[in-house]
Amino acid sequence: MQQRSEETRARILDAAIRRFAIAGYDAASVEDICTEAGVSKGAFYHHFPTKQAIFLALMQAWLALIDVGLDAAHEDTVPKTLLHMTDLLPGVFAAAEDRLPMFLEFWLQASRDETVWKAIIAPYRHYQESFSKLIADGVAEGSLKPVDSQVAAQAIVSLAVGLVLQGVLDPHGADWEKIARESMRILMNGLEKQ
Amino acid sequence: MQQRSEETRARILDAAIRRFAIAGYDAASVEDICTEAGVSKGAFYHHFPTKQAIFLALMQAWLALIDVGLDAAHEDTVPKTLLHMTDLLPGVFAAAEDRLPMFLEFWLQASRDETVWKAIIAPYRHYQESFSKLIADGVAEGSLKPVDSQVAAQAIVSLAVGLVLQGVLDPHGADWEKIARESMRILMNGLEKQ
DNA sequence: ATGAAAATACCGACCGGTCGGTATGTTTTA
DNA sequence: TAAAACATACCGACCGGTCGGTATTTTCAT
Repeated sequence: MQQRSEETRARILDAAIRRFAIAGYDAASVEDICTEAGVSKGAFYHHFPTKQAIFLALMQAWLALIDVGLDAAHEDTVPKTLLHMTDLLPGVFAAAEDRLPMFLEFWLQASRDETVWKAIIAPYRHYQESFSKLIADGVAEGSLKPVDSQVAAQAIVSLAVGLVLQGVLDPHGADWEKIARESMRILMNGLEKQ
Repeated sequence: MQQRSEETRARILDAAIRRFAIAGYDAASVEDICTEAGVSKGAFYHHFPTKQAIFLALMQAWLALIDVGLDAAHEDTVPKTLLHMTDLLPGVFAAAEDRLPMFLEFWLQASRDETVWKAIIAPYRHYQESFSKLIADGVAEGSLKPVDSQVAAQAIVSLAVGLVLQGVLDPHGADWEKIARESMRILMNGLEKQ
Protein backbone atom coordinates (compact mmCIF):
# COMPACT_ATOMS: atom_id res chain seq x y z
CA MET A 1 0.00 0.00 0.00
CA GLN A 2 1.22 3.48 -0.80
CA GLN A 3 -1.63 4.91 1.24
CA ARG A 4 0.59 6.13 4.03
CA SER A 5 2.97 7.68 1.56
CA GLU A 6 0.25 9.58 -0.23
CA GLU A 7 -1.27 10.86 2.96
CA THR A 8 2.09 12.09 4.17
CA ARG A 9 2.68 13.84 0.90
CA ALA A 10 -0.73 15.47 1.09
CA ARG A 11 -0.12 16.60 4.66
CA ILE A 12 3.17 18.21 3.62
CA LEU A 13 1.56 20.01 0.70
CA ASP A 14 -1.26 21.25 2.87
CA ALA A 15 1.08 22.48 5.56
CA ALA A 16 3.25 24.17 2.96
CA ILE A 17 0.30 26.14 1.60
CA ARG A 18 -0.49 27.45 5.05
CA ARG A 19 3.09 28.30 5.97
CA PHE A 20 3.88 29.94 2.63
CA ALA A 21 0.66 31.96 2.78
CA ILE A 22 1.29 33.15 6.31
CA ALA A 23 5.04 33.62 6.41
CA GLY A 24 6.06 33.78 2.75
CA TYR A 25 8.45 31.59 0.80
CA ASP A 26 11.69 32.67 2.46
CA ALA A 27 10.44 32.93 6.01
CA ALA A 28 8.61 29.62 5.93
CA SER A 29 11.40 27.18 6.72
CA VAL A 30 11.32 23.55 5.73
CA GLU A 31 11.34 22.72 9.41
CA ASP A 32 8.28 24.92 9.97
CA ILE A 33 6.43 23.08 7.26
CA CYS A 34 7.45 19.71 8.67
CA THR A 35 6.35 20.68 12.17
CA GLU A 36 2.99 21.88 10.89
CA ALA A 37 2.58 18.69 8.88
CA GLY A 38 3.66 16.52 11.78
CA VAL A 39 6.40 14.79 9.83
CA SER A 40 10.18 14.78 9.87
CA LYS A 41 12.58 16.53 7.58
CA GLY A 42 13.50 13.15 6.18
CA ALA A 43 9.93 12.63 5.04
CA PHE A 44 9.92 16.02 3.38
CA TYR A 45 13.05 15.38 1.37
CA HIS A 46 11.82 11.93 0.52
CA HIS A 47 8.82 13.43 -1.28
CA PHE A 48 10.35 16.63 -2.64
CA PRO A 49 13.91 17.14 -3.85
CA THR A 50 14.13 20.81 -2.81
CA LYS A 51 12.14 23.51 -1.12
CA GLN A 52 11.51 25.11 -4.47
CA ALA A 53 10.08 21.87 -5.84
CA ILE A 54 7.18 21.90 -3.41
CA PHE A 55 6.55 25.53 -4.20
CA LEU A 56 6.37 24.74 -7.90
CA ALA A 57 4.07 21.80 -7.21
CA LEU A 58 1.68 24.07 -5.36
CA MET A 59 1.82 26.69 -8.06
CA GLN A 60 1.09 24.27 -10.86
CA ALA A 61 -1.88 22.85 -9.00
CA TRP A 62 -3.17 26.37 -8.59
CA LEU A 63 -2.68 27.21 -12.25
CA ALA A 64 -4.54 24.06 -13.25
CA LEU A 65 -7.45 25.10 -11.04
CA ILE A 66 -7.73 28.41 -12.85
CA ASP A 67 -7.94 26.58 -16.15
CA VAL A 68 -10.82 24.48 -14.93
CA GLY A 69 -12.59 27.54 -13.58
CA LEU A 70 -12.31 29.48 -16.81
CA ASP A 71 -13.48 26.60 -18.96
CA ALA A 72 -16.49 26.01 -16.75
CA ALA A 73 -17.72 29.57 -17.08
CA HIS A 74 -18.69 29.51 -20.75
CA GLU A 75 -22.21 30.58 -21.75
CA ASP A 76 -23.98 31.08 -25.07
CA THR A 77 -23.07 34.74 -25.61
CA VAL A 78 -19.85 36.56 -24.75
CA PRO A 79 -21.31 39.21 -22.43
CA LYS A 80 -23.16 36.49 -20.55
CA THR A 81 -19.95 34.54 -20.18
CA LEU A 82 -18.09 37.57 -18.87
CA LEU A 83 -20.88 38.37 -16.45
CA HIS A 84 -20.94 34.78 -15.29
CA MET A 85 -17.23 34.98 -14.59
CA THR A 86 -17.85 38.17 -12.70
CA ASP A 87 -20.48 36.46 -10.60
CA LEU A 88 -17.95 33.77 -9.74
CA LEU A 89 -15.47 36.29 -8.37
CA PRO A 90 -17.07 36.60 -4.92
CA GLY A 91 -16.89 32.86 -4.58
CA VAL A 92 -13.23 32.92 -5.51
CA PHE A 93 -12.58 35.55 -2.88
CA ALA A 94 -14.43 33.63 -0.23
CA ALA A 95 -12.86 30.28 -1.08
CA ALA A 96 -9.32 31.56 -1.34
CA GLU A 97 -9.53 33.45 1.95
CA ASP A 98 -6.35 32.65 3.82
CA ARG A 99 -4.64 31.31 0.72
CA LEU A 100 -4.86 34.60 -1.16
CA PRO A 101 -1.42 35.73 -0.03
CA MET A 102 -0.06 32.70 -1.87
CA PHE A 103 -1.12 34.42 -5.08
CA LEU A 104 1.19 37.29 -4.26
CA GLU A 105 3.92 34.88 -3.30
CA PHE A 106 3.72 33.10 -6.65
CA TRP A 107 3.89 36.39 -8.46
CA LEU A 108 6.85 37.64 -6.50
CA GLN A 109 8.89 34.48 -6.85
CA ALA A 110 8.16 34.40 -10.55
CA SER A 111 9.49 37.91 -10.97
CA ARG A 112 12.76 36.91 -9.30
CA ASP A 113 13.41 33.28 -10.05
CA GLU A 114 13.73 32.16 -13.64
CA THR A 115 12.60 28.60 -12.94
CA VAL A 116 9.39 29.81 -11.31
CA TRP A 117 8.91 32.39 -14.02
CA LYS A 118 9.12 29.83 -16.79
CA ALA A 119 6.55 27.69 -15.00
CA ILE A 120 4.06 30.50 -14.67
CA ILE A 121 4.51 32.52 -17.84
CA ALA A 122 3.16 29.98 -20.31
CA PRO A 123 -0.16 29.37 -18.51
CA TYR A 124 -0.41 33.07 -17.84
CA ARG A 125 -0.11 33.94 -21.51
CA HIS A 126 -2.54 31.16 -22.26
CA TYR A 127 -5.15 32.84 -20.05
CA GLN A 128 -4.54 36.14 -21.78
CA GLU A 129 -5.06 34.43 -25.10
CA SER A 130 -8.28 32.79 -23.91
CA PHE A 131 -9.73 36.11 -22.86
CA SER A 132 -8.54 37.71 -26.05
CA LYS A 133 -10.31 35.09 -28.14
CA LEU A 134 -13.43 35.51 -26.04
CA ILE A 135 -13.44 39.25 -26.69
CA ALA A 136 -12.79 38.73 -30.37
CA ASP A 137 -15.77 36.38 -30.50
CA GLY A 138 -17.87 39.02 -28.83
CA VAL A 139 -16.82 41.59 -31.38
CA ALA A 140 -17.57 39.14 -34.17
CA GLU A 141 -21.00 38.25 -32.84
CA GLY A 142 -21.73 41.97 -32.49
CA SER A 143 -22.33 42.03 -28.77
CA LEU A 144 -19.18 44.02 -28.05
CA LYS A 145 -17.82 47.25 -29.46
CA PRO A 146 -15.05 46.84 -32.07
CA VAL A 147 -12.25 47.06 -29.53
CA ASP A 148 -8.71 45.69 -29.72
CA SER A 149 -9.30 42.25 -28.22
CA GLN A 150 -5.77 41.97 -26.80
CA VAL A 151 -6.09 45.25 -24.97
CA ALA A 152 -9.58 44.56 -23.68
CA ALA A 153 -8.47 41.14 -22.43
CA GLN A 154 -5.53 42.62 -20.62
CA ALA A 155 -7.77 45.26 -19.08
CA ILE A 156 -10.00 42.55 -17.66
CA VAL A 157 -7.09 40.55 -16.32
CA SER A 158 -5.51 43.67 -14.86
CA LEU A 159 -8.67 44.63 -13.07
CA ALA A 160 -9.02 41.15 -11.63
CA VAL A 161 -5.39 41.04 -10.55
CA GLY A 162 -5.63 44.48 -8.98
CA LEU A 163 -8.76 43.50 -7.07
CA VAL A 164 -7.12 40.40 -5.67
CA LEU A 165 -4.03 42.35 -4.68
CA GLN A 166 -6.05 44.93 -2.83
CA GLY A 167 -8.01 42.19 -1.15
CA VAL A 168 -4.75 40.75 0.11
CA LEU A 169 -3.50 44.06 1.46
CA ASP A 170 -6.67 45.31 3.07
CA PRO A 171 -9.14 42.43 3.44
CA HIS A 172 -11.39 44.20 5.94
CA GLY A 173 -11.00 47.68 4.46
CA ALA A 174 -13.78 47.23 1.94
CA ASP A 175 -16.40 44.82 0.67
CA TRP A 176 -14.25 43.35 -2.08
CA GLU A 177 -16.88 40.97 -3.35
CA LYS A 178 -19.22 43.83 -4.05
CA ILE A 179 -16.46 45.98 -5.51
CA ALA A 180 -15.31 43.14 -7.74
CA ARG A 181 -18.80 42.64 -9.12
CA GLU A 182 -19.59 46.29 -9.67
CA SER A 183 -16.26 47.42 -11.02
CA MET A 184 -16.33 44.62 -13.57
CA ARG A 185 -19.76 45.90 -14.52
CA ILE A 186 -18.33 49.35 -15.13
CA LEU A 187 -15.62 47.92 -17.33
CA MET A 188 -18.20 45.89 -19.19
CA ASN A 189 -20.22 49.06 -19.80
CA GLY A 190 -17.24 50.36 -21.70
CA LEU A 191 -17.13 47.20 -23.79
CA GLU A 192 -20.72 46.27 -24.51
CA LYS A 193 -22.43 47.63 -27.58
CA GLN A 194 -25.31 50.08 -27.13
CA MET B 1 30.68 69.38 7.61
CA GLN B 2 27.99 66.75 7.56
CA GLN B 3 28.36 66.60 3.79
CA ARG B 4 30.14 63.28 3.87
CA SER B 5 27.55 61.83 6.23
CA GLU B 6 24.68 62.83 4.02
CA GLU B 7 26.33 61.50 0.93
CA THR B 8 27.00 58.18 2.62
CA ARG B 9 23.39 57.98 3.71
CA ALA B 10 22.23 58.73 0.19
CA ARG B 11 24.55 56.11 -1.26
CA ILE B 12 23.18 53.51 1.13
CA LEU B 13 19.58 54.38 0.28
CA ASP B 14 20.32 54.25 -3.42
CA ALA B 15 22.08 50.92 -3.16
CA ALA B 16 19.22 49.55 -1.05
CA ILE B 17 16.69 50.43 -3.74
CA ARG B 18 18.66 48.52 -6.33
CA ARG B 19 19.32 45.49 -4.17
CA PHE B 20 15.75 45.25 -2.88
CA ALA B 21 14.37 45.63 -6.41
CA ILE B 22 16.64 42.96 -7.84
CA ALA B 23 16.84 40.43 -5.05
CA GLY B 24 13.90 41.24 -2.80
CA TYR B 25 13.80 42.21 0.85
CA ASP B 26 14.91 38.91 2.34
CA ALA B 27 17.53 37.97 -0.21
CA ALA B 28 19.12 41.40 -0.27
CA SER B 29 21.46 41.19 2.69
CA VAL B 30 22.74 44.18 4.59
CA GLU B 31 26.21 43.23 3.43
CA ASP B 32 25.05 43.21 -0.20
CA ILE B 33 23.70 46.71 0.21
CA CYS B 34 26.90 47.90 1.88
CA THR B 35 29.07 46.42 -0.84
CA GLU B 36 26.96 48.02 -3.56
CA ALA B 37 27.08 51.34 -1.72
CA GLY B 38 30.82 51.03 -1.16
CA VAL B 39 30.55 51.45 2.60
CA SER B 40 30.99 49.24 5.62
CA LYS B 41 28.42 47.61 7.82
CA GLY B 42 29.35 50.05 10.54
CA ALA B 43 28.31 52.93 8.33
CA PHE B 44 25.01 51.24 7.61
CA TYR B 45 24.11 50.73 11.23
CA HIS B 46 25.28 54.22 12.04
CA HIS B 47 22.60 55.63 9.75
CA PHE B 48 19.83 53.06 10.17
CA PRO B 49 18.95 51.15 13.33
CA THR B 50 17.68 48.04 11.52
CA LYS B 51 17.28 46.59 8.06
CA GLN B 52 13.56 47.20 8.27
CA ALA B 53 14.14 50.88 9.02
CA ILE B 54 15.80 51.51 5.67
CA PHE B 55 12.99 49.63 3.94
CA LEU B 56 10.41 51.84 5.64
CA ALA B 57 12.38 54.94 4.73
CA LEU B 58 12.35 53.94 1.07
CA MET B 59 8.69 53.12 1.16
CA GLN B 60 7.70 56.41 2.72
CA ALA B 61 9.70 58.35 0.16
CA TRP B 62 7.90 56.40 -2.55
CA LEU B 63 4.47 57.07 -1.04
CA ALA B 64 5.25 60.77 -0.84
CA LEU B 65 6.15 60.77 -4.53
CA ILE B 66 2.76 59.36 -5.44
CA ASP B 67 1.07 62.16 -3.52
CA VAL B 68 2.96 64.76 -5.49
CA GLY B 69 2.14 63.04 -8.76
CA LEU B 70 -1.57 62.83 -8.06
CA ASP B 71 -1.83 66.45 -6.95
CA ALA B 72 0.00 67.66 -10.04
CA ALA B 73 -2.46 66.01 -12.42
CA HIS B 74 -5.52 68.14 -11.70
CA GLU B 75 -7.32 69.79 -14.62
CA ASP B 76 -10.53 71.81 -14.96
CA THR B 77 -12.93 68.91 -15.52
CA VAL B 78 -12.91 65.46 -14.01
CA PRO B 79 -12.68 63.41 -17.22
CA LYS B 80 -9.81 65.62 -18.36
CA THR B 81 -8.04 65.04 -15.06
CA LEU B 82 -8.48 61.28 -15.34
CA LEU B 83 -7.26 61.27 -18.91
CA HIS B 84 -4.29 63.39 -17.94
CA MET B 85 -3.40 60.85 -15.25
CA THR B 86 -3.76 58.14 -17.85
CA ASP B 87 -1.37 59.98 -20.13
CA LEU B 88 1.13 60.10 -17.29
CA LEU B 89 1.08 56.33 -16.88
CA PRO B 90 3.55 55.56 -19.68
CA GLY B 91 5.99 57.97 -18.12
CA VAL B 92 5.57 56.26 -14.79
CA PHE B 93 6.27 52.93 -16.39
CA ALA B 94 9.34 54.23 -18.16
CA ALA B 95 10.72 56.06 -15.15
CA ALA B 96 10.16 53.24 -12.70
CA GLU B 97 11.76 50.67 -15.00
CA ASP B 98 14.09 48.64 -12.81
CA ARG B 99 12.49 49.89 -9.61
CA LEU B 100 9.07 48.47 -10.40
CA PRO B 101 9.72 45.24 -8.51
CA MET B 102 10.08 47.40 -5.39
CA PHE B 103 6.39 48.12 -5.70
CA LEU B 104 5.65 44.44 -5.38
CA GLU B 105 8.12 44.16 -2.52
CA PHE B 106 6.38 46.93 -0.57
CA TRP B 107 3.05 45.28 -1.08
CA LEU B 108 4.24 41.89 0.01
CA GLN B 109 6.00 43.08 3.14
CA ALA B 110 2.94 45.11 4.07
CA SER B 111 0.74 42.05 3.86
CA ARG B 112 3.03 40.18 6.26
CA ASP B 113 4.56 42.69 8.62
CA GLU B 114 2.30 44.79 10.80
CA THR B 115 4.78 47.65 11.09
CA VAL B 116 5.07 47.97 7.33
CA TRP B 117 1.34 47.54 6.94
CA LYS B 118 0.56 50.40 9.30
CA ALA B 119 2.96 52.62 7.40
CA ILE B 120 1.36 51.92 4.05
CA ILE B 121 -2.32 51.57 4.83
CA ALA B 122 -3.04 55.17 5.81
CA PRO B 123 -1.57 56.73 2.62
CA TYR B 124 -3.17 53.96 0.60
CA ARG B 125 -6.62 54.73 1.95
CA HIS B 126 -5.90 58.38 1.41
CA TYR B 127 -5.35 57.75 -2.30
CA GLN B 128 -8.57 55.80 -2.51
CA GLU B 129 -10.37 58.71 -0.87
CA SER B 130 -8.80 61.19 -3.30
CA PHE B 131 -10.00 59.23 -6.29
CA SER B 132 -13.37 58.75 -4.72
CA LYS B 133 -13.78 62.52 -4.23
CA LEU B 134 -12.66 63.09 -7.79
CA ILE B 135 -15.32 60.72 -9.10
CA ALA B 136 -17.96 62.27 -6.86
CA ASP B 137 -17.05 65.68 -8.27
CA GLY B 138 -17.43 64.31 -11.76
CA VAL B 139 -20.86 62.95 -10.96
CA ALA B 140 -21.83 66.28 -9.41
CA GLU B 141 -20.63 68.30 -12.38
CA GLY B 142 -22.53 65.96 -14.66
CA SER B 143 -19.60 64.68 -16.68
CA LEU B 144 -19.80 61.16 -15.23
CA LYS B 145 -22.64 58.70 -14.89
CA PRO B 146 -24.21 58.51 -11.42
CA VAL B 147 -21.95 55.69 -10.23
CA ASP B 148 -20.93 54.76 -6.70
CA SER B 149 -17.83 56.90 -6.35
CA GLN B 150 -16.11 54.50 -3.94
CA VAL B 151 -16.54 51.58 -6.29
CA ALA B 152 -15.48 53.52 -9.37
CA ALA B 153 -12.39 54.79 -7.55
CA GLN B 154 -11.44 51.31 -6.48
CA ALA B 155 -11.93 50.07 -10.02
CA ILE B 156 -9.47 52.66 -11.31
CA VAL B 157 -6.93 51.88 -8.62
CA SER B 158 -7.34 48.15 -9.23
CA LEU B 159 -6.79 48.53 -12.93
CA ALA B 160 -3.66 50.58 -12.32
CA VAL B 161 -2.32 48.14 -9.76
CA GLY B 162 -3.02 45.20 -12.02
CA LEU B 163 -1.26 46.86 -14.93
CA VAL B 164 1.82 47.54 -12.86
CA LEU B 165 1.87 43.99 -11.54
CA GLN B 166 1.67 42.53 -15.02
CA GLY B 167 4.39 44.89 -16.14
CA VAL B 168 6.58 43.51 -13.39
CA LEU B 169 5.92 39.90 -14.30
CA ASP B 170 6.17 40.14 -18.06
CA PRO B 171 7.87 43.43 -19.01
CA HIS B 172 8.62 42.41 -22.58
CA GLY B 173 5.48 40.36 -23.13
CA ALA B 174 3.40 43.33 -24.20
CA ASP B 175 3.45 47.06 -24.81
CA TRP B 176 2.30 48.01 -21.33
CA GLU B 177 2.33 51.71 -21.97
CA LYS B 178 -0.13 51.32 -24.80
CA ILE B 179 -2.25 48.85 -22.87
CA ALA B 180 -2.31 51.12 -19.85
CA ARG B 181 -3.54 54.04 -21.93
CA GLU B 182 -6.15 52.14 -23.88
CA SER B 183 -7.53 50.00 -21.09
CA MET B 184 -8.00 53.10 -18.96
CA ARG B 185 -9.88 54.54 -21.91
CA ILE B 186 -12.20 51.54 -21.94
CA LEU B 187 -12.88 51.91 -18.25
CA MET B 188 -13.53 55.61 -18.78
CA ASN B 189 -16.05 54.74 -21.49
CA GLY B 190 -17.98 52.93 -18.83
CA LEU B 191 -17.88 55.95 -16.57
CA GLU B 192 -18.34 58.95 -18.82
CA LYS B 193 -21.82 60.22 -19.57
CA GLN B 194 -23.18 59.64 -23.07
C1' DA C 1 -0.79 -18.55 3.24
C1' DT C 2 3.67 -17.23 5.27
C1' DG C 3 8.12 -15.79 6.29
C1' DA C 4 12.14 -13.75 4.56
C1' DA C 5 14.12 -10.46 1.54
C1' DA C 6 13.77 -6.27 -0.99
C1' DA C 7 11.97 -1.80 -1.52
C1' DT C 8 9.93 2.07 0.16
C1' DA C 9 8.91 5.48 3.71
C1' DC C 10 10.45 7.91 7.38
C1' DC C 11 13.45 9.72 11.30
C1' DG C 12 16.50 13.16 13.45
C1' DA C 13 21.24 14.53 14.26
C1' DC C 14 24.32 17.08 11.86
C1' DC C 15 27.01 20.30 8.47
C1' DG C 16 28.48 24.23 5.81
C1' DG C 17 27.15 28.56 5.15
C1' DT C 18 24.58 32.95 5.71
C1' DC C 19 22.54 36.72 7.97
C1' DG C 20 21.18 40.55 11.12
C1' DG C 21 23.14 42.80 14.50
C1' DT C 22 27.00 44.18 18.01
C1' DA C 23 31.39 45.55 20.15
C1' DT C 24 35.33 47.82 19.69
C1' DG C 25 38.70 50.28 17.51
C1' DT C 26 40.24 53.95 14.02
C1' DT C 27 39.70 58.01 11.16
C1' DT C 28 37.64 62.34 10.02
C1' DT C 29 35.33 66.59 11.06
C1' DA C 30 34.14 70.72 13.79
C1' DT D 1 40.31 67.29 21.50
C1' DA D 2 35.79 65.70 21.69
C1' DA D 3 32.27 63.94 19.10
C1' DA D 4 30.60 62.15 14.97
C1' DA D 5 31.43 58.99 11.15
C1' DC D 6 33.10 54.93 9.61
C1' DA D 7 35.74 50.25 9.55
C1' DT D 8 36.49 45.43 11.02
C1' DA D 9 36.11 41.37 13.45
C1' DC D 10 32.98 38.67 15.43
C1' DC D 11 28.62 36.32 17.63
C1' DG D 12 24.58 33.59 18.04
C1' DA D 13 20.72 32.04 15.55
C1' DC D 14 18.92 29.89 11.80
C1' DC D 15 18.31 27.45 7.38
C1' DG D 16 18.45 24.24 3.39
C1' DG D 17 20.03 20.08 2.56
C1' DT D 18 22.57 15.42 3.70
C1' DC D 19 23.16 11.05 5.62
C1' DG D 20 23.27 6.84 8.21
C1' DG D 21 20.09 4.31 10.22
C1' DT D 22 15.20 2.45 11.49
C1' DA D 23 10.40 1.23 10.71
C1' DT D 24 6.89 -0.15 7.58
C1' DT D 25 5.07 -2.02 3.45
C1' DT D 26 5.36 -4.89 -0.69
C1' DT D 27 7.07 -8.76 -3.26
C1' DC D 28 7.74 -13.38 -4.01
C1' DA D 29 9.45 -18.15 -3.39
C1' DT D 30 7.88 -21.87 -1.07
